[in-house]
Amino acid sequence: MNVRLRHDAIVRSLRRNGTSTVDALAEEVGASRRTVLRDIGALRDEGYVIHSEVGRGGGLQLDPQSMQPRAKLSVPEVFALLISVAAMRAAGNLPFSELADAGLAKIEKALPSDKVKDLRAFLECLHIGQLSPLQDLSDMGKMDPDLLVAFETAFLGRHFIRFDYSDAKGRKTERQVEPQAMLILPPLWYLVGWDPARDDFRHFRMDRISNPEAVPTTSFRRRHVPFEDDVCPYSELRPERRSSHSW
Amino acid sequence: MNVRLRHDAIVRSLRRNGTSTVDALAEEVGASRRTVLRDIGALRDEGYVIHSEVGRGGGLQLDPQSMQPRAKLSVPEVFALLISVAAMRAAGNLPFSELADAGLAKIEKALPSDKVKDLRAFLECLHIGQLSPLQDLSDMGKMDPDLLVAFETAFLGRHFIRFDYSDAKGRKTERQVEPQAMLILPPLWYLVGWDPARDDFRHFRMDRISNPEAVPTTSFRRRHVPFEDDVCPYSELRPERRSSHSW
DNA sequence: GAAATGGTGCCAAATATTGTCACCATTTGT
DNA sequence: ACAAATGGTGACAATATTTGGCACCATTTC
Repeated sequence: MNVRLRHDAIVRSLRRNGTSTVDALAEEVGASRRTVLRDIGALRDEGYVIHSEVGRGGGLQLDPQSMQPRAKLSVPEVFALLISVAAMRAAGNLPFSELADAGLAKIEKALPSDKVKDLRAFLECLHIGQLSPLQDLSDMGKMDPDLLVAFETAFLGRHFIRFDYSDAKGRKTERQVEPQAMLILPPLWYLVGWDPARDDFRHFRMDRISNPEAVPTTSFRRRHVPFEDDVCPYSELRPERRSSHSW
Repeated sequence: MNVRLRHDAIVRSLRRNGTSTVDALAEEVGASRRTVLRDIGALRDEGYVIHSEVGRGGGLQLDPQSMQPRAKLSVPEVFALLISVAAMRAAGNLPFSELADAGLAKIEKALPSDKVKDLRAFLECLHIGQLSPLQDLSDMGKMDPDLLVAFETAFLGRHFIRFDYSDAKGRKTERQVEPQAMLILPPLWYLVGWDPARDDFRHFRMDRISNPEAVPTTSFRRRHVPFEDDVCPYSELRPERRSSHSW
């Protein structure tokens, strides 16, 4: 008998009978005592809560609550998780990131494939740089959620994005750019866009952008974003270029 | 690589790329052509509809409508995701963290309640500080997975943890401490422990710890860890104290 | 015809699972 | 106090499964 089938059989038996013993289960599923104990360990690792009491009258019991409904996440939620883990990865050699990847892999597997394509496309343009020094920590205003929505729409739909911008000296301009990438240098986020009017890349601190709006177009094209010192807002930080996405 | 993981990887790859070839998949998942073909057969048996065309320009294609299983994460995977998002949160005011929290809340709801308690307990002792400057970036050795396992065991089981330590000057000592917290100042991780022999807190760079081992005890007690300048390894960084866990 | 593709059968090698056995710890009934 | 019933662990050899390599076939496209 297969491992999976045996696990299923054990769970079903516990569900049916409410309680049982290792030896009884062993005979029921046609395996040895040791194997059943191993299986129970595996089931516990998977999250099943199996109470056990030793001694006469003891036995195993499956906690009914451990068979909760599985998580059903919305696409934006998955999206947010993906960004978190990608950022973790970029932030340095952090433990557990492989596990987190495995978890996300499962989540990704459960998503409709067209959404997955969207998410990946969006992440392709996320560049998470090396972490910033403490300067500017208090400078970051609250991120405008509308901007993110507008950017996501613009990026996925290959639209221009139009917004009002205040530069470091307080000068206000109106911009319309092809959104090419987002650059994250915590705690600051930048929009990297190609400005057709200036025929060049420009980067914009996202907290200085207001009234964002996606503008449908046909001429949008994806460009290679040169993350060189002249584009990077904090040239001294040498933001790491993420060349491959392992998950 | 496990069979299940490989199957997952294949499905994900097909979802992502839309189409692929046996050889490409074989290289991607690190298995032989034959194995991939067997896997594809197995997946078809499971109900996945995988179209295939032979000849130049042919390849495999996953029918998007064939299957949409829900995500079912293992407890360690959820654990890793939680840490990722907690780290994101601590790293600064990053967008999407609310969404990620919402997603995790759903995942948490789907977990058995005692596991949730474990996760929370572990996270209680995770202090993620402000991000470090670029110094020391290459200094971090590869994290020993055993150490994390030992620490998790010790923390959840309220055990001491014993290990060999080499300090900055290369002096080697053996330590036995009550694990009180983990301090993360990317890319460095620290174990903050109460040293009964010295009747004081000590912190240890986790890459300088070797031969970790959980030591059962009855006298362990949780203490309030003072994250003050004299404890924080990078006093200039003023690690942010996480006062509440919103998820 | 050559190259690229999916697909199958076979078998030895590599890997994973399983059973056996010897223990240990706890609880309960006599 | 003792025995029996229970869960649990470690080690190791036996067994089962998975995997890789190979030869080969069929179809399609250039």
